[in-house]
Amino acid sequence: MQNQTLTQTYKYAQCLVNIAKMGTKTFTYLIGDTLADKIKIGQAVLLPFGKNRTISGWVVGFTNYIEEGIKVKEIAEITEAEPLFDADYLKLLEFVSNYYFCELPTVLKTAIPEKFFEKNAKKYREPKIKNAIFDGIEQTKQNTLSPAQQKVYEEIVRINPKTSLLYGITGSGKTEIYFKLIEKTINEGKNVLFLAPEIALVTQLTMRTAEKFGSENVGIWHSSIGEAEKYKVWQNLRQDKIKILFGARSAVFAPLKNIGLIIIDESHDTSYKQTMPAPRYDSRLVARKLAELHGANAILGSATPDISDYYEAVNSNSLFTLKERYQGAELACSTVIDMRTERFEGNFGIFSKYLIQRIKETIDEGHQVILLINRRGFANYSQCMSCGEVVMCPKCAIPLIYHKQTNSHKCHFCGSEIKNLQACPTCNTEALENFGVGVERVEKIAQEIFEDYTIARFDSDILGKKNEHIEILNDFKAGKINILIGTQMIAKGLDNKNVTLVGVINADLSFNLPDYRSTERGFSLLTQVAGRSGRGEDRGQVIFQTFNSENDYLTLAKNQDYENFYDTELEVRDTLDYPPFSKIVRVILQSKNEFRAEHAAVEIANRLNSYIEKLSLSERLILLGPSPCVIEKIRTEYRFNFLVKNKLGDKGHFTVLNFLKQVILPDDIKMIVDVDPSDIL
DNA sequence: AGCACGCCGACT
DNA sequence: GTCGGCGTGCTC
Repeated sequence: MQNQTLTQTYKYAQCLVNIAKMGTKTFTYLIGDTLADKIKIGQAVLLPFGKNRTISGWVVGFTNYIEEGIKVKEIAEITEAEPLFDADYLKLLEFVSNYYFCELPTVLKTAIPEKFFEKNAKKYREPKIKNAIFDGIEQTKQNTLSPAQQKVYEEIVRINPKTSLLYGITGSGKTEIYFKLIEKTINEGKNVLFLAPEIALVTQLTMRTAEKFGSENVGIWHSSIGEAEKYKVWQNLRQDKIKILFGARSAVFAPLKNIGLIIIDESHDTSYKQTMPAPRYDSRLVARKLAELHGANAILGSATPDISDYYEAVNSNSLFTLKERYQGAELACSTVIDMRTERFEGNFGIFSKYLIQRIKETIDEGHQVILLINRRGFANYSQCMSCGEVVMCPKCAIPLIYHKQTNSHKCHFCGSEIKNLQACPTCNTEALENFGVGVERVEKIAQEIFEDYTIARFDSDILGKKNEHIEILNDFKAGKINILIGTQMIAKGLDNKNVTLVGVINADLSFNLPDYRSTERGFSLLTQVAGRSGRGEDRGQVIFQTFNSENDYLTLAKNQDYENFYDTELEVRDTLDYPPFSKIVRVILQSKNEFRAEHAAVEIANRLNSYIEKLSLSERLILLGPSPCVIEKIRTEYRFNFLVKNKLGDKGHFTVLNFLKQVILPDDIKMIVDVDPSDIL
C-alpha cells in the first residue's frame, strides 16, 4: 500500500466503490488538479460510474500505472473534508478481509458508521447527544492495590509481553489492575481501548472509569450507540480527543489513535466472535493485530481463560495469575446434589430438598440467592400426547419452545413465533404437553415454593423491554429481590456482595452439546456463576444439582479448578487435533434444496481433499466431513458442513482459503466460511 | 447494484 | 417485420 503523504506524486487513486457485489475490486480514478493535494487514503469520494451514474467510494491506494484498455474517469468530489481512516487502519481491515474470507467492503460496512455510506453524503448536522450515563459522576480517588495485585501489576510491566493473559479467579480484582495499567498508559501520553463482551458490562465499566479518569476523556462504542452519536465519536476519535474508549466487539474498528494498551476483559467470552453475518471476525484476534499496528500491549483477562489463550500464554511466558480473592473474600464452597438419589427418595420436583432448605435459610439470614437454569422459555419442547409429534419450527430443524410470558412457541434460532398454539400442528388434537425445564418454569415453581419471597427472572426475553433489565439489576442490588432466577446472562459481571447462595438447577445442561467446545463453555459458565456467590464478607455457597454426579467436568467446576480442567481438556484436544493443536476453518453449504446442499458439500470437500493431497499436505490439513450440520435446517435452508483442521499455521490457512476463493456456486447454493468458529452446530 | 446489449417468441 | 421477455456482462 502506498504512502499517503506522497499523493502529489501520484496521478491516480485506487478506489473501493460502495456496491456490495463489486467485492474487493478497486477502480482507478484520475485525481484532478483541484484535488491533487487533498486526496488521502481513507478519503470518502463521489465517483462517476458507468453511464450517467455517481456513486460513493473510498480511496484505498495510489498508482501511476493504468492497465491497457481502461478509460479512467476523474474523481467528482470529496464528501468528507478529513479522511475517515489512515493507512494502518486500512491494513487492519485488509487483515480481517483476508483472514476471515470476506470482501473488504463487507468489513468496511461493519467498521464504519452508516452515515458514511449514504448515497450522496449530505451536509452533516451536529447531533444532540446527552451522555446520560455520565450524569452525577464525579472524579474520585484511586484505590490502592493489594499486595497480590501490586505484584502482578509489576510483573506485567517488567516482563512487558506484547500480549499478556491475566488469569485471576472470580472476585480477585482484575479490574483494579486494569485501572492501574490504564493510568500508566495515559501518563505516558497514550490511549487505551477497553473491550468487554457485552453492552451491560461496557456500561458498568465506563461509569467506573469515568469516575476515576474524568468523563470528558472517556468514550463508548457498541452496537446500541445511535448512528448520529457514532458519527460524532468517530470524529472525536480521529481528532484524538478520547483517551479511553470502551466498547464491545465492534469497538476494535473504532479509529482510536495512538493506542498504547488494549484490554480484553472476560476474554473467554464467545460473544467476542461474530458468527452472523460476515465478517465472522474474532475481535480478540483483531485487537491483537491492532495492538501490533500501534506497537501497543494487549491484555486478556479471565477467570476461565479460553483454552487456546492459556496454552499460548503458558508457552510464551506471558501468563499472570491472581489466585486470591480481593479483600480477603473466600471462594464459595460447593455442594453437588445427585438428583437421582432425590428421585429415589420420592422427590420428583426440580428443586432438591437441600436447595430449598438452603434458599430459605439464606434469605432468612438477610442474604440473597441466584438460581441458574441455562434455558430460555418455559420448557424444553412441546409434544403431542395423541400423535407423539414434537412441535418443530416450520423453518428450522429444532423444536419450538413454549414461552409462558408471551403465550407463544418460539424458535430460539430464527426467532419465528406461533402465538397461542392450542392444538398439535400435525394432528390438530388439543393434547400438547411441555417437557423439560426452562427458566420460566423454574420461576413459576419457585413462586409456589417460596411464596413469601420476592422473585425476579433475568433472561434475554426481558431485554426487549427497554430498561427492565437495568431495573431488575438495581432492585436486586438494593436488596428488593430475594431470589434472582436467570439464564447464563446472570453469570456475567454481577457483583452483589450480599449474594451468598448460587443454585444451579441442572448442571448437566452445559456439558452435553455435540460441539468440541461445549465442555469448555460449560466449565466456564459454572465457574463464572459460582463466582457470583460470597463476594462480600460472608462466605458463599454454590449448589450444583445434577443427574450425573460422576461427570469429571462437573467435579472440576465444583472445585473451581481451572488448571486441572485445562490439563484434562488439553489432552482431549491433543488426541483429536482440535485447537490449540490446530486451527479450524468450517465450511457450510446451504440451500433450500437439501440434495443440492449435500451434493455441493461433497463436491467441494472432495476437490479440496485432492487439492491438499496434490500439495502433499494431507498430514497437516485434515478434513472432517462433510456431514449434515447438527442443526440441519435453519430458516428453511438445509445445511451441510465440513471442517478443515489446519496444523500448518498461516500457510495452511491461506492454502485452504485460496482454494475456497475459486469455488463458483449456482445462485441457490450458499457457501459460508467460518474461520476459528466459536461453535460447530 | 444498475444499466446496456442481445437473442428468441407473439403481436399490429 | 418489431416489441419486449430477462439472461449475461461490464462498470475505472
